[in-house]
Amino acid sequence: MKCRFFLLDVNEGRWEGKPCARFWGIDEEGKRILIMAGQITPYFYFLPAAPADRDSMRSRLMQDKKFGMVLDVTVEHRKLLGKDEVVFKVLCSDPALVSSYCKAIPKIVGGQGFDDLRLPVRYMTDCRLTACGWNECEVEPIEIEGVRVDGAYLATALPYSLSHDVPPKVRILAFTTLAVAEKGSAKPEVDPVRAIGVATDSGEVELFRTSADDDLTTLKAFIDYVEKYDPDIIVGFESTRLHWPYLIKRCKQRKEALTMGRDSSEPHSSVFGHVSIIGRANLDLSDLASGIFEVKVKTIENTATFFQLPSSDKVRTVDELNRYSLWTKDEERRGLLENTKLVAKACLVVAQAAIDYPMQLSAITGLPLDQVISAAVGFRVDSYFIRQAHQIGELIPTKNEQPFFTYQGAVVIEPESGTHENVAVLDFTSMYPSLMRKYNLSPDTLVKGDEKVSAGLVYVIPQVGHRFRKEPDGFYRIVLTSLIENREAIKREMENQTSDSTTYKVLKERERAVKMITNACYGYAGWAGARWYVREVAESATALGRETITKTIEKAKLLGMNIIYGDTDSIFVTNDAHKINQLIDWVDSDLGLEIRVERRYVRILFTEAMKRYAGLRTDGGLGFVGLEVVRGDWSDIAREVQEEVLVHVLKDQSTRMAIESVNEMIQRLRRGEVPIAKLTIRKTLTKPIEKYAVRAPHVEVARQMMKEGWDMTLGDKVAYVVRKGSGPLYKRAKPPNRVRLEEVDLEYYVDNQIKPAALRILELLGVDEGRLLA
DNA sequence: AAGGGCGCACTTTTGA
DNA sequence: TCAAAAGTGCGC
Repeated sequence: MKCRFFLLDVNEGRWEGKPCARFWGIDEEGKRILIMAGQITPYFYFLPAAPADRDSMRSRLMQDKKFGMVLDVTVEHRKLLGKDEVVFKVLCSDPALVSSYCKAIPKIVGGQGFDDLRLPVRYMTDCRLTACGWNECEVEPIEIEGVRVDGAYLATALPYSLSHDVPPKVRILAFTTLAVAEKGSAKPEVDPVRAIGVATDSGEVELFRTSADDDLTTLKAFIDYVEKYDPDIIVGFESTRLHWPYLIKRCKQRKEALTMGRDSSEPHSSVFGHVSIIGRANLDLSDLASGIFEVKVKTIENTATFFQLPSSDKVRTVDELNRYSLWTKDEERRGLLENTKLVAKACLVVAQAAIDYPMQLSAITGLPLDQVISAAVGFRVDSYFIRQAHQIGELIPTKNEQPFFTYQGAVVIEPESGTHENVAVLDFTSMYPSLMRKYNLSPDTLVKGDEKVSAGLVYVIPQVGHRFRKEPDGFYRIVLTSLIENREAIKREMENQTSDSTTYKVLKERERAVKMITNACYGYAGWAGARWYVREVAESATALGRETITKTIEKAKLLGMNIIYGDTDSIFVTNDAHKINQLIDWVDSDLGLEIRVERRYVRILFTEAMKRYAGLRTDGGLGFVGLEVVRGDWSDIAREVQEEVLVHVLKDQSTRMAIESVNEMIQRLRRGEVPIAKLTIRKTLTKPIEKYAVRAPHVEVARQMMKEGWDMTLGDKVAYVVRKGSGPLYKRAKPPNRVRLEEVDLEYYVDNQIKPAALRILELLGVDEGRLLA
């Protein structure tokens, strides 16, 4: 029989002693299914340094005791950077050894290993299966013990992909835990889980509470609930770092099996550091939030607010430092418990609002949903490249430690500071991808060293002098072309849909996903961790970019245009439709690229610095770029003052009102009317605390807190306020909730937060510090 | 463990 | 007192 299934998760397993892939999914009838596939024997490729014959290689490898798991060696034709090669396919009985053999054999025999893929990835690649998409397989039903699905099958042939199409209805469960300690962070070794909040997309919201410090029943209730609801997707906020580890340790303590998986297994940490639950997609929504730059402080309430979700105004992330004092008061304890439910609810609605995009990203890259969310951009591109390479018969390079070089980037044009009216912004569309495609920038077309190739056959890149063959199409060109054509096809498909249909929504997110991968290809080429790392490609892309924008500016000046500013692939000019059209035509005809009017400003204000400006758009909205108002490491009071100044300057065109608003804020601050929350400054710990060379305020605060038993780790945002006193800031910085307003050094906020932020703008209008309150 | 790139502004600490 | 270094977070 044939089984058509939506692929949710894939991992490794064994069937009758043989390694196999396990595909977890949902069939057309909505049944949750498992398919065991044992068709592919784990393998990798090996290209010997010198040509060798198969029989001698086969006997050599199979007789070597170190390689006891080698089953067979066969010969195949593959390509290495476009060049045909005869390679050995080394088949292994144990999938766990593919990676180590792939490295070890070339070391001993001489040569190079390729395609060190894990078995699930091997299947996804060889069969071109679509994660979060529909696939099909010839199967027969089987019985497997301990597996919680509606149907288990054995594949009798290789599975294959059908289409992306619209996902089926999935079951989502959101959860959060609450733990409290009298002193410091809650410790799973001693502090029980006080409550677990759960919300599901069927509308249920539950709170499992612990009484008398005995959380065993709470844990059991949660485990039961998950088993009964049988979610396809489990979400939480900071679940990877906080909630799962806590539950895992509590269960260990209480000797209770945290059987979350569809094979009754417990959560385990997997690639990209995420927590994996077999047969389901376990997602940490903070991974999603980390990709949304508008969300400055990554909390569930801020993320929910970003998605404009109703529950966002009630839910809050309770700071660990406050938790105990809330817990010990009856009234506030109720609030804390209520909030635990609200957090779960908010996680659920955020997941529902946001899930389409990661699903499509998963479908495009081939990474399972849980992995694609936690994987950094480079790994998403890596996955896409692997699939493309395999399709065209290319060998897949192994990841190895690469020496890494920096190179020159883009140009930024010094702005004409001050106010400008009626300004248009011209942007090149996908500048780097376009240039990479146009000049065939790729490792396989790169002419190495001083190899002689006649001038007509190569593109010579300005400034850096790298040469790339015009033909044949390089790997990067093939990949970029596939991405760009894919995107165009999606856009065409969208035209056939009404904009409120489910299909349209899915296509829109798919288009976003393709765009994201397209734009990441340049950065990927320059990333030392990439399988296809080629510094020359990235270096050439930026060199061509510099040439492109420079030439365009020269042409614009010839046309009599006034260049106000430019950065990388954009130029800001006076809005003169005729001249702009002339320039657009010239870019098309002479550079073979596309430039478009991306935005228009009624009024725009440039500081003397690059990358910092603000403007009133023709659509009535204000845009802030690079200024304090968009930076997460300034206090709210500084950001608010600057925003007010900008509103007065850009909208009301009143410098007087701007000055007054600043002075008013200074007075309010001095009168003690500004709450500490607005004086809080947050900075991220960007490295392990012991590696800091300097006593920065946030680092010192983190150190103090760690000493008192609070968990502080790399990536945490540390909040502090500055207290009165003398000496360096780092001695006066304290966590906000340890400080009373009377202790706060208000003058620090006047002199080092409000005034700099306000004067950054006001000074451009000829206002000096003397006009502000002393 | 840490998981595209480089260019730039700006604050605070450091060290002479 | 001053310049350099460290550190953060932005723009594209």
